[in-house]
Amino acid sequence: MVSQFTLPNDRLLGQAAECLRALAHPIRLKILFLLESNRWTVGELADACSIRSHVASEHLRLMQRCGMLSVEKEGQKTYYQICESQVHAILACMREKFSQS
Amino acid sequence: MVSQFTLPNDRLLGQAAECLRALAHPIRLKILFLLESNRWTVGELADACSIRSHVASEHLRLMQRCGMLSVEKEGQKTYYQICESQVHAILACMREKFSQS
DNA sequence: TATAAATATCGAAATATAACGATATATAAA
DNA sequence: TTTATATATCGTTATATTTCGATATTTATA
Repeated sequence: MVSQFTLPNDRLLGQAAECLRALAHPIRLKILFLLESNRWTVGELADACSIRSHVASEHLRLMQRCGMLSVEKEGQKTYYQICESQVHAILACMREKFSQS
Repeated sequence: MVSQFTLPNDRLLGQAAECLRALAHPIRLKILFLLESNRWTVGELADACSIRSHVASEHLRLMQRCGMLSVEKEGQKTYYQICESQVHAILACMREKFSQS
């Protein structure tokens, strides 16, 4: 059994930081909160966030590259959804931290 | 009771993103993993991370401003420690995500 | 009081990230 | 096959973050 307090090595620290950077943006966070319960298309997310769809597409691609989102293409539409339990956990954390403020 | 899936407003999304940015850096993550079990001084953290102490000091100040670290001054030494349960939760999340890779 | 040690702050330079318009691709419908 | 719709990509510009050396501040010790 590995101690609870083992220090991750530098490579893992870099990867972890990259994942957190992918979350650390107001629009990307909003997208993730929208995806919390359902898959959405790029255009639906863009509308909900009041941004143009190519901007949404770039944010989604960034998060997908980190492995937190998966894609399903259906005709012209592309559906994105959260595919990592840790993302849900972090969203719950943020909700908890900011629920009283 | 508020739905699990209420969308945080833009101000809260901005604050949440700011907090996550404060975590999203390899050195700051390393500092937090070191602080996971104990308080450390600026100099101890700088040594452990192989950075100069004024750089450590800036990273610590950034995290303190977000409310995740608290400070105790004792003589010349300044001890930092984690003062938010959500930080521990996110560190646990990162450990879980990267424990198999 | 002079000097050293620990930490903090500042402004400038280097680097990374975000946003934007233009354009490309892929699918569907006329 | 032309046109429209949805999404993705590219290169540039704008903005934010990080790092660095220099310097300031605070506390302890000679």
